[in-house]
Amino acid sequence: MTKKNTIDLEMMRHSFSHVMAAAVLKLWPDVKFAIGPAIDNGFYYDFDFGDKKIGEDDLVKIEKEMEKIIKADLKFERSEIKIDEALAKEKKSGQVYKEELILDLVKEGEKNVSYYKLGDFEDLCRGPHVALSGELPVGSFKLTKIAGAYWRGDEKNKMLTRIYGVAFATKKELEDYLQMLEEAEKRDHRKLGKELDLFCFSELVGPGLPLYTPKGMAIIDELKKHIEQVCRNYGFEKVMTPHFAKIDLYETSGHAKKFGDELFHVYSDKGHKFVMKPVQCPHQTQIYASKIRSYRDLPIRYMESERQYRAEKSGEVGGLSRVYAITVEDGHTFCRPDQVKDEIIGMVNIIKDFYSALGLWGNHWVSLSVRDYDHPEKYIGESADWDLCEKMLQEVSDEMGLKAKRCEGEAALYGPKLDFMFRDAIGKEIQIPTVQVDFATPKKFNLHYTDKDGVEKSPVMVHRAILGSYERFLALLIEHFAGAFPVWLSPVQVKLIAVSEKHNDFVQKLADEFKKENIRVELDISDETVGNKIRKAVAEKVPYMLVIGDKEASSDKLVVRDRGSKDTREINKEEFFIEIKDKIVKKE
RNA sequence: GCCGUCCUAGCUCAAUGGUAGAGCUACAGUUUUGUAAACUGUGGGUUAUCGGUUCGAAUCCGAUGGACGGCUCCA
Repeated sequence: MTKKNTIDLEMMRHSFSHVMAAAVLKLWPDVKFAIGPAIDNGFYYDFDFGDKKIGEDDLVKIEKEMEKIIKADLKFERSEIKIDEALAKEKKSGQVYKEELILDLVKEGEKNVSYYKLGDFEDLCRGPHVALSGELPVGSFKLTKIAGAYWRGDEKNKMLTRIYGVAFATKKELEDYLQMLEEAEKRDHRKLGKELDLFCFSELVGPGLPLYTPKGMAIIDELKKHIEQVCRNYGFEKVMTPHFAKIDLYETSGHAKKFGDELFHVYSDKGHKFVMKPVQCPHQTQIYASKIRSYRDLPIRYMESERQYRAEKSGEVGGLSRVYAITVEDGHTFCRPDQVKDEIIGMVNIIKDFYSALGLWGNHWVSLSVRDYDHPEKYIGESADWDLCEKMLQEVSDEMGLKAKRCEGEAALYGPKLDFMFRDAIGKEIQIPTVQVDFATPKKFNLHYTDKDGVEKSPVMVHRAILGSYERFLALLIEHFAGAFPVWLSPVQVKLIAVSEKHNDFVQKLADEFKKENIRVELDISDETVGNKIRKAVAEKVPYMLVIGDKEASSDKLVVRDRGSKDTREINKEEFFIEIKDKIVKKE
């Protein structure tokens, strides 16, 4: 798409939002208007309907009204007036949100503001808009949902009613988009998680607390083994820390303030105030602090995959992506300042190794997230350290060709970071891996090492997350692979299907042979037809399906049906073991 | 938390104010099967929960719980 088309599309979407506002005005003359911009794939407008309740049935009514306005081919008339006139005008008509917007513009030093008039609807708007409403393609937009949205995104403000729509240049593009949504729905990890029996929820256990089935755990275990192996190659060692701690720990680290009421409190009669850990890092500092460290000991690299707990707002839990307890794969290096750069490079290489195995490396981009320079109080640590960290991350980015883009205000509590973004199979953006440099935490915990010159110095902490949380990562993998996991991750790698009851014993024995080779095998010896069992195995997305009958019992040959294929192939048993094990090793 | 939508058997769904039903699953029997659904039968429900309206409620109303989408996009 050319740049011009993008602008046109945005303008068109913006114009749609005005047409919607005009339609809403016609249906509810007392409505108050807030803002109505173009967004990805469409537009929205925030309204204040007062006491009136708007439901999804009303969307159809509004759509019809919009079509009328488009067909009437009304002119978008632009006018410019003095800002104080505008203010008086909005005050008079009781449009309080517009009034507030104008007051802001006054502060910014604007002298004039522009209005766009469409029929009876006149709206404060920078524009631009299409010239005539008839230019908007009827049938290429659709109002999709009603949502509450706080005025200016602040929950202290009044909640407005936001109506979302999607809009495209042509009807075909709209249909394609809706179809894409359907495809995404088919891949939804909640749906597939249930269908493939990977995890479940229980009302009795509670929301945001997933329960993993043996199949779900098989995937998580494989991921864990893999990530730990990759990290071990770069010198990481496993540690384990408890699930809760005295709140003092997080008061020292600064996390108590940061998480506030998102902390889960633990009842205790021992006089201590305990909270469930919201992060791992402070615990690991205490392992470092448990003995005297020499400059020769550094770098020290710890990793653990443990639960951490955050009391998310109740409206924000859902599926596996937002849960109360997440299993975080977390790691930290404690090193000397002269080792930081090599550590960063090592961690970037871990990320590269891990995501290459999943076929995602190459389809990635990186941002260098730095602090919000206007609000240094949001962070811990000294300014000079921040500058140094930034410089190092920038150097690594340059030397490794990461082309990291600077993002102001996105830094962590304790330091700047490199964030890695990927695009999954259906184009959804995912951001998980991160490398963060931290001078502040070791100082807060008074960590030391004795340097060559005999002087005690603060180590630097480098944080890294590779797959983030297992929960979120599993959700992502389910959607990325649409449930058809590569062999190494498949909960069931081979399905053995008995032709008839008389083959059951042989199938059992064969299954044991697969198990001895560390291949995850499941057998189907139910009293069903072969066709029925194949159908079920296909639905389970098992990579290899083997029908076992007389032929197999009397030779070492196996007949394999590969996932995604309707054909079968013949292969020697030993060769088949080698083939599967080879795929597992190569992470295919 | 707030706004909107939703909750019927283990799963997918029907029944729109008048006797809660189907398919799959589970179980039992028959069948002994060679690559996408064998046949017959049996289970299975306080229609999420609690309360209200009504002669009568899965259906209408209210509360509670749970699920889903949204609450970042600045005239």
